This record gives sequence, C-alpha cells and structure tokens, in this order.
Amino acid sequence: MTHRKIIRQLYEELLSAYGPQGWWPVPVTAGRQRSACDENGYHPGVFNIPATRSQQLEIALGAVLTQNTSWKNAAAALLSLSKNGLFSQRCLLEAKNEEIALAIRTAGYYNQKSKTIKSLVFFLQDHPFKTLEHETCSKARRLLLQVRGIGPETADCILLYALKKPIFVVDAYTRRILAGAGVLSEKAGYNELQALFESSLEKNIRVYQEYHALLVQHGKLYYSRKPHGKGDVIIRSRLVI
DNA sequence: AACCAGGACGTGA
DNA sequence: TCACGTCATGGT
Repeated sequence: MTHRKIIRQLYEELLSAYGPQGWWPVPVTAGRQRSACDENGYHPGVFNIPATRSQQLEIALGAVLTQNTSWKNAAAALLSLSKNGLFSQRCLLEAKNEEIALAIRTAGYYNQKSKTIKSLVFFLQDHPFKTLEHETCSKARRLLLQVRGIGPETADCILLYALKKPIFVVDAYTRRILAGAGVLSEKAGYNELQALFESSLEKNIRVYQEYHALLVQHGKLYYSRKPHGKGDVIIRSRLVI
C-alpha cells in the first residue's frame, strides 16, 4: 500500500472509530452566541459554522495557550482571561504583561505566552481577521509566522480553524502515529509531513479540520510519549494501533 | 516522584 | 541545518 493510500485509509478508520470531533473548541464563547454550535454539536471553528470575531480571537488565543500544554489547562486559562475582563483585543492591548501572565498561569509557560498574546493582538491591529480572511493562505501564513511565539503549528491552527484556510495542521501526535505506521521517521520535518497529507487528500477544509482532531484524539489514547497503553488496549485502527 | 501535555525559540556545533 | 536546553502548571 502506498503512503498516500495509508493516509487516506487511516482517515476513514479514525473517523469510523471516533466519529466527527467538531473542532475547534471555544469554552468561553460557546453558548453565549447562537452560532456557537450547530445541531450536531459542531464548534464555530468548523468550516461552515460562522465564527464571530471574538470566537476567532478565542481560537487564536487557545492555539497559543495549548502549546505543549494539555487542552484542559489551556481552556482554564481562556476562562480565566474572560473572568478577569481580558477577553478582547482592546483589553489585551491595554493590559500589562504581568496581568495577562497572572490570568493564564494555569496554562504554563505564562511569561512566554503572555508576550506572545501581546504580540498577537498588536499584529491583529495591523492585520485584523477581517483582512486576513481575504489574503491568500500562504500570505496569511507568512504574516502569522512573523509574530514572535507563533510557529508553524500555531499559525496553521489559526489558519485552518479561525480563518478557514485549507492547510493541514501537523503536531507531535501526527508525527508519532505516522512513524508508527511506518510511513515516515520520527524526525520527519513539519513541512514534509504537511506536504504528505496535503498531497494525499482532497483539498477540503472540513477533512483537514477533522483529520487533525482525530489524530489528536487517537494520539491522546495510544500515542503518549511514554508508551502507556500499547499492547493492552483495544486496537482501534488496523493500520496503526 | 518522575513524567507528560494539541510548541517555539535561542544557542552552539 | 540540527540536536539540545529552556520555559511552567496540573494531572497520573
């Protein structure tokens, strides 16, 4: 089986094993806007669900806060920002670094992340979501990558889930799972992995969104860095455990 | 009590 | 380029 076929089949297997994940989660703005979820429980990050500006901001903040951090801790930080009146671009611009750091403490790396958030909202002054939406994907990506603290994965999450651009998000789980399937080595680069997925799949935002979420779900269960589950768990995928 | 979590960046080789 | 150290809280 070719690598591209493996990529396509893995998607079908994961989708059938876990069902649609409906990313990106928005703990703060979900439920306070009508468009927060559709009848299937989909979040506004999903391609055809309109995201408000504040929901786009929440997706971007969440992408930063969850860097090398459990989503649970990142989500707590988002709620804390909201509770402390720091959940808007204007408030974040006016707030001092220490204020933001204190509010996002539970997400870890709070000194770095507060600076990143500051840089991000300054960036958004010059390049608001409204403008970025109309840029090409690669142009918007180049711009986002200029923000200190925003690397390839964070930029791609913002592009895919907040701006609905067709770009595949690669993370540590993606790398481990593909290495486990014997498709690539553990030390394959970000661009290499991204290109493999994008050349194997139809250029479909919904598929990209769903696939990344499924890889995270599967990775959480079976691809922790410390192998805890392999061998004594139910095998969910025929391609990789 | 180590070890991990939906990374990014600076450094030296 | 690239391997390695650093940043930090909360859960197992």
